[in-house]
Amino acid sequence: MRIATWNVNSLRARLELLCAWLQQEQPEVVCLQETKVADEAFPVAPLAALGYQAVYSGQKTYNGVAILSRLPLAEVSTVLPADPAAAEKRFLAATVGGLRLINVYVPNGQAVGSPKFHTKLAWLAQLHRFLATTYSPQQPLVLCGDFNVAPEPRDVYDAAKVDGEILFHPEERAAFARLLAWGLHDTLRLHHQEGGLYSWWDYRNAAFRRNWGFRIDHILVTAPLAARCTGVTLARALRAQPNPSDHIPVVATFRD
DNA sequence: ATGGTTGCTTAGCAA
Repeated sequence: MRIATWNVNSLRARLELLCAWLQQEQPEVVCLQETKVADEAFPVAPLAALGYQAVYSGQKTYNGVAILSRLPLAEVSTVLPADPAAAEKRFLAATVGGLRLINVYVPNGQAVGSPKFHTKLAWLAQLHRFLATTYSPQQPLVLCGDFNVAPEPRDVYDAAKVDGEILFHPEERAAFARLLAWGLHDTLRLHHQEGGLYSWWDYRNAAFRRNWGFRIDHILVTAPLAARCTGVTLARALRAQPNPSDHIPVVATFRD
């Protein structure tokens, strides 16, 4: 089974590119973030035509998450209990293929020290509390999405330059590390140790051409799934396509 | 670089 995560930065703006990629790759499960579409306007039909069932929790203009699946989805939840940003659609969970799947769009935080930065830290802390009080690290669970945190120096293009800035602040990294410490493994790091493996490049400053990237989109799994993870890829070619998202898909493969 | 680009919405915010 292949599980992908992709911040599409507007599902409607990215629908053509998404459908072409789904047709080519046919991952079993795809978690989307920043769909920016209200539920009543979700493009159900073109995705169904490609063989994907969809569940979604969206809103107009901002945020929004969805799960696309070629396998049946069950036990869908759109609520992170005690969500510090409860009005924003950032959380979607479902059971698929015998595992619990949680798709998150963590608040960006905007600027270090801002009110939104503190909401980001509170949101990550609440996500940790929810996991620790709801699940066991011994059960098959995937936590994936746009975390808006680069975990380590090798996950940013210039650690000295961006240390302490948004996406790579010590408090953000500590909050992310607490998630891992509960019992999650970063699937990409099970298979790749080098730097330069990025998932996001700012639209500004010709960041992609200069490879000023960050690895902020992650697929985290509990031990039973870490043992089954046979590879992780970054669909970097999609950033060079016309009309790209600023993020690329991350895809993890699990043996049965 | 208090810049730069994209998307949504239509002047300004969010990322």
